[in-house]
Amino acid sequence: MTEFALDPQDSTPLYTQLYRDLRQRILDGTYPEGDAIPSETAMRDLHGITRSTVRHAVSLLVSEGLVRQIRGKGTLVTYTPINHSVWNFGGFTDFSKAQHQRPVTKVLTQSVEEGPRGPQLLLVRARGFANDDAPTYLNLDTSVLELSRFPGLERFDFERHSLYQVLREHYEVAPVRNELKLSVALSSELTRQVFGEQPGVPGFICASGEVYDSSDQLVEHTSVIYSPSLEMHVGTSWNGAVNESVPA
Amino acid sequence: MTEFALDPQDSTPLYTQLYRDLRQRILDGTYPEGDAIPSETAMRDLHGITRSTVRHAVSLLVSEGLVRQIRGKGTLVTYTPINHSVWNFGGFTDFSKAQHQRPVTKVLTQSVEEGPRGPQLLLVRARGFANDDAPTYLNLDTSVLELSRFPGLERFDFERHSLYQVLREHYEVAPVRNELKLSVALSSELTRQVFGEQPGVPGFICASGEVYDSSDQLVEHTSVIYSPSLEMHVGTSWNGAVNESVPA
DNA sequence: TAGTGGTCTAGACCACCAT
DNA sequence: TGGTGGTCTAGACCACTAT
Repeated sequence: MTEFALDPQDSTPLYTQLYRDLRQRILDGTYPEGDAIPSETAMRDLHGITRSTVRHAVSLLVSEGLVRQIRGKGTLVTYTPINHSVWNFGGFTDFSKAQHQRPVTKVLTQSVEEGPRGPQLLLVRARGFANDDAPTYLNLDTSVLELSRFPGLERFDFERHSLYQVLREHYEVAPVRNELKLSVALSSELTRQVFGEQPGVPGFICASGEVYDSSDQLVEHTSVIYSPSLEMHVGTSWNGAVNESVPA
Repeated sequence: MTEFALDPQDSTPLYTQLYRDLRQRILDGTYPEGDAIPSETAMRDLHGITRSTVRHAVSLLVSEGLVRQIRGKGTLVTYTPINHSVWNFGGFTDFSKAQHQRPVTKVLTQSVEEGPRGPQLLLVRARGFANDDAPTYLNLDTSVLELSRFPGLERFDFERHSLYQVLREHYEVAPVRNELKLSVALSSELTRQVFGEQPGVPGFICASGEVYDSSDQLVEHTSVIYSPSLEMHVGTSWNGAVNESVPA
């Protein structure tokens, strides 16, 4: 049924390995929306691990909103296509896969400028889905990175490789945390160019802020403007404990 | 040091009891920002429970962004004041507490209208912080609820009691899940009335959608418009496993 | 009744940080 | 070196769902 096996020798935690496998199968349609993924006991026996470890892996899927656990029934794939993981713009490729779309990146600006702490890479990308005719762009992503920290970064082709992929593979830096601020951006020449004319739209939702790695070192300043055609859903589920309101 | 004790007889899970206690102490300043909460082993010994249970409680705080765990150092309070829990509008009171502000609710509309499935309660509230002079309103919250499901709901005073508090205490309904859509709302008579004139602001961020209870029954339709003076931060932290981008 | 997820125990070993 | 959080095992009992 599956050729997949966990590797206890791998430094990657077992729950992460299992999580990645399950996530992959959900995104590629092996476990379609509405269906149950294998039960916790089944995965425990299949992989020879504890149910605690299985539950840890599944809990990551739950917190991502990819599955829902229902006692007595099972763990059901409840993929809500455009959810708050959109904020995690690093995951645009995964997002595209789940939409069964091919991601397209167009680099609008890739230049080196002098910043307060030395030269910086200014990278402006339009990201969207491929179509038969012209691509549909869904967001407009502006990044600023210190070249003193990432020497040579300005030479990569960011239409072929994602920024985070390059950072991970060539600079061994993985973004771990972001602090974004939401605002409303006005229409501009750039938004008209990327999203087209949007009559009746007073502005665009914009998330801007900083991204940090596991050592709390600044990775990039970023600003993402979202297309109005991207229906952004913010799904929140909280257990009985979380976010109950208490009388004032 | 603490008079607090977990009650194993309570049907509330132990990890939820501990979570609530820790959360309370963080919000009221017992554990100030930057300080560490007690270590996992300390809480294990103090309450006579397993470290697994302690970790379960702490993991809820982590997913809320209230604390950050650093190996070798401890679990530090890293309260980021205005984070994505703003979306969980049910938690406005908690949010106010963390800001060391007193929450104020002004009911703008409370009326019964005929809806597609019978009479509905239409509730429009401005919510904000109390000041010495006039309150500062931070959001504009419109709710629609079916009166056939919540008979008598139209008689409550929602300036004194929160909607979710009433639902929980009088109808035994607890919201568990929401599905919100983000959009940009235009300035209107209502926003001018509540937020005042906002020159240069093209629109307001608006989250609208539905809220469900644990049985997936619809609780309310809701729409929340956020004041531009509310700096909305969306903090995301993902472990090495979550949201890594894969080459396209 | 059999199977599912929900909670909890009582350990173990490890990597990392402070001293 | 001692304490912290990170991972994992091997169970147990429960509540709920399907049949």
